Amino acid sequence: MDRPRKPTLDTVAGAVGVSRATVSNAYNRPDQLSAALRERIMETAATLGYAGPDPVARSLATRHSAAVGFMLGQGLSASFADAALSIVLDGLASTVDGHDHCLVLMPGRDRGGPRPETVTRAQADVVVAYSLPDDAPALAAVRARGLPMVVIDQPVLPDTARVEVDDFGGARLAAASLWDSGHRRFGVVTFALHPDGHNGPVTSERLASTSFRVTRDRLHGYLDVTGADTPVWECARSSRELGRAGARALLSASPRPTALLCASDELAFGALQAVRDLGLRVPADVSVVGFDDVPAAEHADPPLTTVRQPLAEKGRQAGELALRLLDGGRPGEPTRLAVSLVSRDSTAPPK
Amino acid sequence: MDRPRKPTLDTVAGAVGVSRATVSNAYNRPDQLSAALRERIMETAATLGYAGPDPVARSLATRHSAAVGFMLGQGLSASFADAALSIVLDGLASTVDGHDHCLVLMPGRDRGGPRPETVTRAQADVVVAYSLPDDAPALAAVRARGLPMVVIDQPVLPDTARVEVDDFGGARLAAASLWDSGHRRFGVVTFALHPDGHNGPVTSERLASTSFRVTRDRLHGYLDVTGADTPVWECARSSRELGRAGARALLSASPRPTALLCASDELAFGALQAVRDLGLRVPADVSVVGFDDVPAAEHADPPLTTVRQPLAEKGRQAGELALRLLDGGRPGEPTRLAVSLVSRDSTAPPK
DNA sequence: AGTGTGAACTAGAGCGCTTCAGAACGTCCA
DNA sequence: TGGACGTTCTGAAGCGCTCTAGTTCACACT
Repeated sequence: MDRPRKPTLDTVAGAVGVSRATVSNAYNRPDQLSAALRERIMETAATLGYAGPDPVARSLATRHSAAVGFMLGQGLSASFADAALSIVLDGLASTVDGHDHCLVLMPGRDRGGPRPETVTRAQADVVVAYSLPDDAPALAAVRARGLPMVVIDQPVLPDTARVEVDDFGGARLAAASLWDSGHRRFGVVTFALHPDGHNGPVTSERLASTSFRVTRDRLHGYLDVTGADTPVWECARSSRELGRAGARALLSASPRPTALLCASDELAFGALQAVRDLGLRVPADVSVVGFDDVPAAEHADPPLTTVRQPLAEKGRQAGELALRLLDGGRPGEPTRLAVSLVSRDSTAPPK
Repeated sequence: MDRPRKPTLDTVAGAVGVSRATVSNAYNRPDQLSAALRERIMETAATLGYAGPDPVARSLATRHSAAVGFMLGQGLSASFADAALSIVLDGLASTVDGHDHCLVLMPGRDRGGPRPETVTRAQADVVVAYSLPDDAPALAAVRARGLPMVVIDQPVLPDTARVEVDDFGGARLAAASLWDSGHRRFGVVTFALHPDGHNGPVTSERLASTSFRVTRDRLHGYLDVTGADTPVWECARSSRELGRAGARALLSASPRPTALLCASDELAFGALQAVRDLGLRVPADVSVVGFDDVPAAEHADPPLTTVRQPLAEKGRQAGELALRLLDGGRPGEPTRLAVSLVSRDSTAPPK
């Protein structure tokens, strides 16, 4: 019943008749020993069933774990349903993976972030945070551990690298273009202001205390143009279904809004659907704009006018920053990426 | 420039005036010391800025890393675009997170799986594999390390736990229902048979050597009913866009198929779109069925007839199995989950 | 023969923690 | 009063590896 103990560096060293250091070198610094010996070591290792230095022990000795942690603001299925997030994550993953780093996922649970215990026990030597509430306990847990951190779209935290996008400016841009083309009655469909699962109209108190920076900025960007009394509908998540419901609610007001400003493309897709549900047409009866410019925006029906942000680039930059921090680099100035308005067929002047 | 060294267990032990073992117990076995002392230790730790035992060192000492690895067959953004995968992953993540385990993601690269080096260096003490090609090098790498493994929807591997679904039976079920209602001309839209990025019609050689088990089973389930000469279109990934293109190609044949059998809901959504693109109607002109029953299937236009498989349950089961293996449990018999046909409005008898 | 040099290899001290076998010190009961 | 027992805490041996500061040796140069 007692399976044979797994071979270690020592086992191999003993079998070959060299010191442990030499075997270690065979794996990590092939230039430190003769090719012949290395060859012999590798062969012996193979016959012994030794698969290379244990990653944990190696991490302990080197004091880094070759892993970057990624903290999400929501559960995995919700996160994965979000194309924008996926693209960012993919950019990040390909950057770090190229450098032999793993990705440790910490999906959100309590209060919109991973459980602090999860963070405390995670083996990662840098963590990147994305779309967490500003006061997520997980953020504190990372600091407590003294791990370097890069945040994406998060408010400035001391001693933290950061990549960001001008959400306020982007939203303003979209709203202004609609305003300039003559629209005066707007509705706004946004994703969560707070991590409490609320769906429904937004009150001004709720608005004032928004705990997600991105939400706050996009919302204020829109409202800055359309006026603070614009009706806003909050969806707990950025999903097509929720957006559809929200848009339907907004469109049932009278007089009906002539334009719907959405905090994400996903919500906008739902809004498109809602307009159809009501037997109206986009953009003839209602204009719709999104935010993100995910790939599907271009193929929506009609193609969606939206604010483009360089999603993959955002992930890549975050990855680079993480890698730099790992090398002992300092956080430095936030990396700021440009946004732009992509006009497609979902917007037009009002009738 | 030399920042103060991070505090360790020893630092705290020294400061409180107790042995290191006691501080360790304070964290791991509170019942082993008096409440008062524990309290004192925790306080001192806090003022010293000690965030708890280092996870890596702990892992080395305990010989397990509290992490489960997850090998993906594709890159992250492709994975994340896949609702079915997301739900599975979410089920898995919540199961293992509840037991204080992290999820280490290994995104696919070469030949449809993670790079073997990634696997070799990953700190995980069990790994679960999902939708890898049957001959992925990553699979071999896991074995070489002697890590326990659970596979989802993968062929039986010796000494490996396994959760599976009756893909063949499910596909057969869907095809048979169409056949029984009178359909005789079919088209099949499938995702990858091989990890080579191919898009286009499927030749019989390609079909014969299919390297993804799931693809093979669903395809054969369909063809078992519709006949081996049914035209099959392969999409490199399970995406709406690719499905749309594939369906369009299939529908341009004459005589036109009266029913489209898709290997996933995502592909089916594209097929729905393609039918519309051609000015035809679902189900009046063309019936469409999907596979998976992702949440969006119910809200598709029209609601999609599809083969339901318990996705979240699949993830949860995989998580349980992984946890069991971690406890030294034996793989045991494969867990088999039931599938069923969900009839909605995208299918009807042919005209 | 003496010295310098570079290549090949090794000894041993950690990395920060867990854990097991005690030691020390009451308490309790016969 | 004394031993059996429980509780609380400690010492020290690892866990499997890396890495610095060597040692050894062959060879070339003076």
